[in-house]
Amino acid sequence: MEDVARIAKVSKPTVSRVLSGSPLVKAETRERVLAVAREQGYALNRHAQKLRRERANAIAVVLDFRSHRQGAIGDPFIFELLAGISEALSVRDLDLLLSPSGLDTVDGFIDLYQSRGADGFIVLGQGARDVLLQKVARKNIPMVVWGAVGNASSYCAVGSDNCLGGRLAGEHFLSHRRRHWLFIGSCQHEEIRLRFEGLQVAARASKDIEIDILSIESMAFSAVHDQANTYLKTCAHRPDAVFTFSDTAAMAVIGAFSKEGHLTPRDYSLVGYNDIPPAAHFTPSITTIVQQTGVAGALLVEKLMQALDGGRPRSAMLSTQLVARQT
Amino acid sequence: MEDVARIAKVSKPTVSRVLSGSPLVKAETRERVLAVAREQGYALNRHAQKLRRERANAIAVVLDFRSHRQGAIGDPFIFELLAGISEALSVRDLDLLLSPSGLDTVDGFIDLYQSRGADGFIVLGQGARDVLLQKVARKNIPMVVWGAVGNASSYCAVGSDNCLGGRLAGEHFLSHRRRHWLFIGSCQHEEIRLRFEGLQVAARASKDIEIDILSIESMAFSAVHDQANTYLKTCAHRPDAVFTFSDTAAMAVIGAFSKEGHLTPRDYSLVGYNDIPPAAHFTPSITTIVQQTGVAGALLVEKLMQALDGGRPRSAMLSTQLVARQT
DNA sequence: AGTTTTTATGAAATGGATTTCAAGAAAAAA
DNA sequence: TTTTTTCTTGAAATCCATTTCATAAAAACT
Repeated sequence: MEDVARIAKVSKPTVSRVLSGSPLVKAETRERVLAVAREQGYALNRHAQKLRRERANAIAVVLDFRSHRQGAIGDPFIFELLAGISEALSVRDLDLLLSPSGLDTVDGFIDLYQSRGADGFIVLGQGARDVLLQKVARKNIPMVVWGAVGNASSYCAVGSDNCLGGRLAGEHFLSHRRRHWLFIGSCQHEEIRLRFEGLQVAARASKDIEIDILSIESMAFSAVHDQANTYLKTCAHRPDAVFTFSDTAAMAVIGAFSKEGHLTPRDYSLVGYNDIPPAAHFTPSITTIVQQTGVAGALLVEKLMQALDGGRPRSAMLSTQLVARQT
Repeated sequence: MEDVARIAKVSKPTVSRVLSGSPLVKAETRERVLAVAREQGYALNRHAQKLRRERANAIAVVLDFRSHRQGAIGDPFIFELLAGISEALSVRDLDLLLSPSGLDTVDGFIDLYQSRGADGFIVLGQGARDVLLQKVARKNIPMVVWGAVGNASSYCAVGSDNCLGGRLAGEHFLSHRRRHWLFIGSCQHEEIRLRFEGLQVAARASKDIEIDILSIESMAFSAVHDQANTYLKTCAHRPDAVFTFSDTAAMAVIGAFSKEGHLTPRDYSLVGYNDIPPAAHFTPSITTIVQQTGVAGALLVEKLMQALDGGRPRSAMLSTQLVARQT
């Protein structure tokens, strides 16, 4: 920077001001400095800048790859979310640090934050980490979480209205006069537990509904397939309605059940989640719950910005809708 | 850091040495410093460190979200790749900067590199950006690219043997005595063009093969579905073999063709790409080409490390296999 | 013309860790 | 016991941009 200053016949501070777009510099000087900087191929050192400004200008996005690989919870949904976040951060000129290591303990968060590695955190899916996140939030670290929107959460959560999603599925079953419902998914995940809860709420509208639950540890396609198959072979009552945690899981169920001659929509109604593109064209096509993919990422970033400004953003719940496909 | 030094009754350099694990410090001193640092809740400033060390300790991963949303080229494949890269970088204690803005010009790359924002780049899918990447490579910026492994590429590329993938598909068709082949995908993408090339190579084994190509601009599910449907309605010869750029696209084709009564495997053989989990359980199940998901990310990172050490890593091609499912 | 206000610029201090170089202490060799 | 070698440690220089504070120059006002 000194070189640029010398060649342009100004001082370092002036160059700095020009480069950070300060309005305090005369237009003529600005042009000159800019020209010199360009021809000298000068790029300022980001770390010196971050050091001095005491800001990282970066947000860490925490994503548990393991639980999202092989079409787990979110199908391509998490990817869409990531795209939205990336876009929203880009606009604000913030860097996106993807899943830095060490964030499986509170100290990991504290360290990254204090060492100015990141100004804030966006956690995608609280999964089984809720306790950890509660602790992090108590340390006053700017953070927003995508996932279940709890009632008394100490951190700001943004997520779909999973309970509504469950209720919609239940109402769909009711309207088809289904009585033996099966829910497939792991209640370890709060988001999924809420969907189950919603399903139960809907069931209360009628007295003779039975709900069974098939708890799946792994979200992998083959695990769902195999467990669903085993379930059907050993259950007392074959279900006439199935609600799965994802469309991909729904596909697994279709495959697993059809092997036993249990067919949708003839023998049972099926509702998936996420409305992934093939859901509409699968044979048979899959009724599903859509989340508001588009706005999610932007909303997360917006809330985080509020937290960065010292505010305490409110949690937010995005609505969901049912897309009925089976007749 | 000064505080820690004072309390532990040592000097700043000693603290620095302890924290960066230097072996020059007496064990006893090390313990004392570590204890003080911990109890004081001290975390060193990463930017000061990066400034002094003149390294970012970060890798930028460039990903064109737009072309990968809605189940484009890679289905979940890109996600797997990302997971692998994240893992491999974590092990080496490098940060992952996801799709920083401004990387659509050579100057963007140069700026990020020179300003020490990133020590190197991993570009996922060269898409239509090949020219840009060639230019970047010429600037001696450490970079590896996932995508088509060209013959005379000036940069290090790692990718599947797409040509082999195409050949395998073709051989599958030959063994099923199919004569009217249809390739679906955009040759704008080098990777996909190579698959088409491989298909043509296989076709030469027999004299009476006709290959048609349906070039799709958008990789979106609905676009593929609609164009495939239109194609079938207007084509002179109905194809008896279809090779698509992804399994998701294959599903779209199944849907689009079945509406016109054109069914697989009865009327045509179908080969997709990537072997996504539902492919095996789709009805009908989909024959597909598998890429070596597991090693891809690690290999990319390894190559980049070589480049960072001043080497010129060789491009590498990963093998692919055909998973036959339809009878 | 003289004074006040505004605008543009620079000198020096600052943010925090690392590295070189030199020196003191301890251990080994003579 | 003296000399040489090996370990530990610290002072000072360095990485580079930003910000405060002060001054010089220009413009605006009596």
